[in-house]
Amino acid sequence: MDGTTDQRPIKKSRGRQKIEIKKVEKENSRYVTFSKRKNGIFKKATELSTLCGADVAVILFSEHGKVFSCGNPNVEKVLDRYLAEKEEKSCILEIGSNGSGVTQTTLQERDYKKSLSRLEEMKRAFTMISKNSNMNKGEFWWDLPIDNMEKEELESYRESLEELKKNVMTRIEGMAAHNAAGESSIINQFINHNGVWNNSIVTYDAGLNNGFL
Amino acid sequence: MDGTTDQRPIKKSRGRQKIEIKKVEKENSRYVTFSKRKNGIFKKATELSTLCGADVAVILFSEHGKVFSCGNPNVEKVLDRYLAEKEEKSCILEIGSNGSGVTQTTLQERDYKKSLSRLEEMKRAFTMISKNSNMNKGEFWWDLPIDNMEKEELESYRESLEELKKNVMTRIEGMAAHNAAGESSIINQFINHNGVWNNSIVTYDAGLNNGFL
DNA sequence: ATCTATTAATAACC
DNA sequence: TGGTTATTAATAGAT
Repeated sequence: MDGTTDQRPIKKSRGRQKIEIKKVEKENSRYVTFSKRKNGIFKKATELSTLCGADVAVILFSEHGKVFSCGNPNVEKVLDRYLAEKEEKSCILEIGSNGSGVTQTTLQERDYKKSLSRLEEMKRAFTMISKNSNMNKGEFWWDLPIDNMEKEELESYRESLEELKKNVMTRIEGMAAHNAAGESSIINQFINHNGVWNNSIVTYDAGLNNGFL
Repeated sequence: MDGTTDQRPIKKSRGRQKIEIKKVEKENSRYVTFSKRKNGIFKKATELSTLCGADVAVILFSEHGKVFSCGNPNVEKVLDRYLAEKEEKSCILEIGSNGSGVTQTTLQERDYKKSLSRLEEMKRAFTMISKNSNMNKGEFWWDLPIDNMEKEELESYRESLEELKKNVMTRIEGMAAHNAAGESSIINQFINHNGVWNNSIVTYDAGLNNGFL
């Protein structure tokens, strides 16, 4: 009962707290979380590889687009292997789908996909550019200086622009007052418009990893 | 002291035991470990993605070559993005090889330049898309259907185009007849104009994740 | 697949 | 960033 000798139950920290799995609101905490968990995952991946003789690759893009990766034997190898499997599979599927035979489409398809993904990059780039060049909202990349373009290029560029503007105008005029919802980005529209194809290997969300490993 | 009511300190299991991180000897345990840890990693990856708004991809090959993957938004997208970055990097390195000195730039500048270089990807993408959607030669992406664009978007789009066209026109008029040699791509002009920067892909084993995420 | 007893990872603080 | 601590989360071993 000695008031002076305080048995301090004062905790230095609340320790780990249970959190909800949703986007961390505080920007700073989010960065910290990303950094720490990134390391956690990389460690886990490496361990899994050693423990089980598995090949692994982990690729992470921070919200700002910075890329981090980790792999065993290394990312490239695993990726190539994955890509090879995928191609092989779609090849087989295609042969199976219509009995006509030759599979020539796979390569094209891949290039096409690649293009689409580049569009995504582009979108990000545009956003980034708008942010970092002192452009006002509503202005876009096509407002960027064109000083070094060659004359011919400029010409065909202009023509294309003109054509596009015409299209846009027509479209606006003919457009009913109802604005459908949905994605709003130009690029997204294109992508959505062109649909998706499915090329499943085994995926996590599929949830069914039955059978042999 | 009733012998029948045994206060059993008998443990049902030894619980989790500390293990050494080396290949699990017993084949069966190895499979179990793989399976459990695979799920663990996928869960972690998904969580990281949600918590931090990061894009993730995890690819695993079991020792028997069975592939498992998990990604957000999905493996393909992340992979393509990764590949695009890689390609971009090697491209930059090439350009940079004849550079004379150190490129000391601010982070913002770097991001900006990075964005600009992505424009090159864009052009390739557009070309590719034109090929794959049934467009005629000489038509460009800006001739693409704009059916699903929202009205407001179309409006600001049109305005931007108009503005750009004006720029282009002015430029053409003021342009001397001499066409300097050099790269011809619109995008390349930008890039050459803006020089080089260094865009390293950060890797786990590299160990140095300094700087921004 | 399930069930603990443990270890490992990590959220909150510094 | 890097550390510390109190907790929660993951999981080794056994059923």
